[in-house]
Amino acid sequence: MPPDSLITKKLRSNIKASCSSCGLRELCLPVGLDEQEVRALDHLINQRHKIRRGEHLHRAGLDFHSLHVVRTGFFKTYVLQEDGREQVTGFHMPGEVLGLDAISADTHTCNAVALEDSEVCELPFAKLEGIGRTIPSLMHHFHKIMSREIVRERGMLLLGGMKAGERLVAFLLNLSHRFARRGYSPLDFNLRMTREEIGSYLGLKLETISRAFSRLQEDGLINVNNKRIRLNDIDHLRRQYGSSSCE
Amino acid sequence: MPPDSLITKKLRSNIKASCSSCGLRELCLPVGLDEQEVRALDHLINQRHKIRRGEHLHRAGLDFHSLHVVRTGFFKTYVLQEDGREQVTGFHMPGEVLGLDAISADTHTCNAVALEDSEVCELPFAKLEGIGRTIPSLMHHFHKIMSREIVRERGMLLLGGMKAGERLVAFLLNLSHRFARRGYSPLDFNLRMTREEIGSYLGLKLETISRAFSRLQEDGLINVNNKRIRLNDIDHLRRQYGSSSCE
DNA sequence: CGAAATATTGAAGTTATTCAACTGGAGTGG
DNA sequence: CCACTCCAGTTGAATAACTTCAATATTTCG
Repeated sequence: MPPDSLITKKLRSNIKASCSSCGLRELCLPVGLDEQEVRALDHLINQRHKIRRGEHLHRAGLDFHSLHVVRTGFFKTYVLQEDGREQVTGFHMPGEVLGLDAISADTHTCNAVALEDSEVCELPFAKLEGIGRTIPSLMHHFHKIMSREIVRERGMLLLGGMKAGERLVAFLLNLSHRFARRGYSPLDFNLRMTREEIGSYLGLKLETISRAFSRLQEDGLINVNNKRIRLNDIDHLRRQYGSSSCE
Repeated sequence: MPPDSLITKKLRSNIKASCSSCGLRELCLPVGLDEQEVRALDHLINQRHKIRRGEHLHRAGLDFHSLHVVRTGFFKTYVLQEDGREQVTGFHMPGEVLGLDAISADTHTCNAVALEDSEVCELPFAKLEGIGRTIPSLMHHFHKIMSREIVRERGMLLLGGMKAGERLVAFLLNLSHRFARRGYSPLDFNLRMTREEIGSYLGLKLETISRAFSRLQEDGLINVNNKRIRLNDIDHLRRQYGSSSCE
């Protein structure tokens, strides 16, 4: 892990953000708001920050002040267990909000690290609650976002009864769906994370992930070339393995 | 499953609820509110409902209007998978809020059934958002509750790397902690759910749960007598197996 | 009391993990 | 440019863990 200790204090390249002109409007907080309301949101957003690959956005235990929305790039969240093992808790792409877990105790409960050069918009949480009071639709939408996060986490529970291959397919379908919503190909994409990180997230060992990939390729369902994945028969994948393709 | 279809429409024994005089004040929504604010909350809460053992509070797919706080009793939430398997998503005791997952799409995403005769307070969600606008501390506390739910669900992910016995211990420690907060013994309690429901929740088969119980008893760490559990050496349990004792 | 549901336990079978060897690519420095 | 190293990934064989099937015991509840 590179020495990037004080990133949270010394964030570089701070750009004034603007929701009004942001390409993520339809995926992000502003969904369903009218012009005037989006302008109010512009005042809320402090600034954008660039986070380079390998740098942390926040670490478990630090004070919580702001939520962050991924604008570009890709993040991993994880916690360190007592025994030192790293448990991955999620992967996050543009439009998704980071830090919702920290509201509960005003302290971050997980670490967030960029898996590629990324940009985030900072949302001071106190300010969000303030503006929310005057824009009910914004507050309501924020509640939906928090609720969606609860549903997302719950989705992981559903993997409980599945076998390794099924879990991996559910994971791939989930990624596929999220890429599609962002305008990328749902059939052909690059994994940003290692086999070990996938395994940690799914509760499997890296070797098991590797074998499951090989097996799916043998069966002709996908093509794997290192991090590059191609889904050859997405309908078959959907039918055969659960429906965890939802967001 | 008993025929109790229209429960949500025909809830029985509706009592006017009052937070001001409720024993759960320190566990529930009113935490940290002053007298006046709690009285405002009294207006928010529609009524209490009695739900008998085996009856459903809500079912997946139904429209969402109200959150419910467990006042007395014990609930299980679960989803039905395509293949008909029942996946348990949580167990809920007094002071805990049900329905947070439903905000996301104005539709319940899970079923909630009472595992013993229970009572819930109904919180119409639109009304909660309205009153929250005038009582910032209430709104803020509500956000903390949602966030806590996210952390709770995430906690389940941490079981990913654990073995059957460890998962079960984590589960028991979690129950123990929640009982303690409610004034019950953390060392000696009654399970309200079956081995199969525990297994479903933890991603294990009922036989595995049964064996894990037997093993823990052989080792002298707990006493099991059907649903009655006694933790003989809680420190040892805590040390040996993760720290999932948090709420 | 008797039927149905729940729980326990054993033995066999499956699946995932562990340990270990090996491959291939990215980056380094001579 | 090549040799070298490091890291990620793949694969095989042995082991451990969990599940499945099956038989039996116990509890719950009408």
